[in-house]
Amino acid sequence: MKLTALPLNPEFYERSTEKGARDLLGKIIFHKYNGKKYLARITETEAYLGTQDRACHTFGGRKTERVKSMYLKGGYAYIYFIYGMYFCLNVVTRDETCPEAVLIRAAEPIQGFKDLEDPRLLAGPGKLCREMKITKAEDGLNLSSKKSSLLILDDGYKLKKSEIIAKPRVGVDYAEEAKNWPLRFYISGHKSISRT
DNA sequence: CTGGGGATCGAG
DNA sequence: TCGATCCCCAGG
Repeated sequence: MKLTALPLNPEFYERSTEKGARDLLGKIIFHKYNGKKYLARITETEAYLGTQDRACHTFGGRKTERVKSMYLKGGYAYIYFIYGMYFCLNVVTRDETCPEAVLIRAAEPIQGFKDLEDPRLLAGPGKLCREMKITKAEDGLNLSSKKSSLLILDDGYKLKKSEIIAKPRVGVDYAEEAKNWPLRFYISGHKSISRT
């Protein structure tokens, strides 16, 4: 990690969700909680394409209390509770009229964790939130504002296009035609990738 | 009001 | 393959 790591501009998020999902690989999640700082580099993401995507929480234009953060503009956090025990972190993309988002599925520990050498510590969206202390309390935060306790940073880390793999998303077998769309992206061969 | 299901995880 | 664990929401 370079010395300088800055929040991504709002423009980064206000565009194609698939491109956003690809370009978030290598970026850094920062969470300040209880005076401690947790940092991790994103290694796996999934794009969720809004009203036309059966796997997406806003499919068909659903606009319930749970998903209201997805109707914010790009660059805000959408966090939901699942299976009675886990939270999942998403980055909202595009604008208020297109409720799309990128699910952060895995990351590599950088700072603040009990075992920095364990590449499996953040290998999965539920584990990532559990270990980084991310809960519903962070839902709706602006990930571009230096005032937020939860941020996504760019330290200049670059990936080659050939290092990025695209595959169908995990856990969306119910999504009919959308279940095989190649919207899961991850860094080829990385030790922190969630299991398939 | 109700009940079925879920963008998960880890044990067996 | 299965259980833990509980919020969410569509349907009645």
